[in-house]
Amino acid sequence: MSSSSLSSHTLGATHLPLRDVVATELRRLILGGELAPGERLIEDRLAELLGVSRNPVREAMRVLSAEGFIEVTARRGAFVSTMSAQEAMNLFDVRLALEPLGARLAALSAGPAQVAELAAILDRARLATDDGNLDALADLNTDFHSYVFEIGGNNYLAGIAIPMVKRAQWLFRHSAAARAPHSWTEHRGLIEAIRSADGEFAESEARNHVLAARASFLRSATD
Amino acid sequence: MSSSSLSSHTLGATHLPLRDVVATELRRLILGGELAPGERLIEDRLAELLGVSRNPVREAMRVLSAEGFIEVTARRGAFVSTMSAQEAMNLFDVRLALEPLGARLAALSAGPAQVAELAAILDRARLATDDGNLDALADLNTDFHSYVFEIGGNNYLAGIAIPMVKRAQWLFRHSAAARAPHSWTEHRGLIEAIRSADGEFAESEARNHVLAARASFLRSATD
DNA sequence: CACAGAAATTCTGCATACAATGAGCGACCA
DNA sequence: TGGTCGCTCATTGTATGCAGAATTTCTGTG
Repeated sequence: MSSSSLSSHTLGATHLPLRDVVATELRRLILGGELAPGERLIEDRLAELLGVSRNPVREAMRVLSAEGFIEVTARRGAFVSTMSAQEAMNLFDVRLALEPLGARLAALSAGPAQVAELAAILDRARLATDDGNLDALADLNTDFHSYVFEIGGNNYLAGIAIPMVKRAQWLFRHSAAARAPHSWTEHRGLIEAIRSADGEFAESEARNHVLAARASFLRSATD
Repeated sequence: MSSSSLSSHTLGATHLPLRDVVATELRRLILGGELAPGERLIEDRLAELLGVSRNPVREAMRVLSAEGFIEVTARRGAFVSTMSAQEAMNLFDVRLALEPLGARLAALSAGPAQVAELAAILDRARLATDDGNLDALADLNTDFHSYVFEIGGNNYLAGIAIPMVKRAQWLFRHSAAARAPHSWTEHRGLIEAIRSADGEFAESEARNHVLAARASFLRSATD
């Protein structure tokens, strides 16, 4: 076992089961819009598309369903989730509850390395903004928020919140991309709060950030 | 289609796929303690135990994993989740964020029928308390909190919060059952707040309820 | 007796096969 | 002509089989 510890911890750990690869790929296809909201997902087709059998696809679909990306009706198939304005507001309500908590926890436990990583994401976002690369920007936005939750150290929260952030990215991509530049100045404020280990401040920065995103969504939705 | 609306909504809807039956049963076994924390879950054994093939079991396991009831390591099997004191505190942090939100939403949208249902659960809980039936009491506690989230009408929140409530029930059963009677007087206050459609009040009642539960857990954990 | 290494066993991962349900379409009858 | 019945096909649900990884047990050696 001694000699295998290296190979099993590097190679073994990186060899993901197909179900996970499929789940990641399906998320990407949905977030990227290649699978449109409301679109029917047929197991055979997805399996063939990805070059796997139906079983990994089915298992991935259970996960995606639990995360809210798809909706499954017994014996009637699976569909990419749609998000009505009402459901978007529902999502914002949950974000308003969880993002301030995540920010506070991050502020209380972030070290210099974590703060630096957040700042690095911010820098990459500036580059993407200059390039007008909205897809990369959306991914970076997700990375930023996900990482805040990871820093916080509450794994249960992170498990819930990271899929939530991805759902929000989907919304961001479909309706509020125009807000991108403004959003990143708010991120800067959140990093400052986390750096200074000020839980209250981080909480209110996160709250204001989500409120601003919601307001932006409401404007774009009512236009 | 006119005549089928009745039959399809009753018969068809109640014919659950095996994966759902299995998932429900596994949750019950875990919550009831028949599958102990840390216990290895072997697909073959579960399949034989439940009289199904491995496939529905595997799909149910993906769901349970997403809900946090089990932990799966690639090619190394699945285990019933353990909950360290730290993880319990993590759970309480999330409950503190979500339960007040759920209570507020419930207060804003509950009708008389919903309030009556909550009161009915409370009555059943009194009977269970008198009988000293702790298992029934734990189930009723879960029903109560789940129903509050359902009343609120935010399906995304409910989808996250109801598994969370079940996780808390697990904790309740294993460490804080003694608190049961006290807990129900707090529920009464929450019902009042919901009945009077007072969102702020409901929020603070829910918050105090979770805080009291956490305090009780801390006492029992440090004893 | 401790321990390294190999064989055997157990279990998971994935694919394939079969059964059953549901959707779509055309024929037939009122 | 409109509607319903029955057939056909597409798709999901469930089971089984097999390959490979992980774990355990056995065996020989120091």
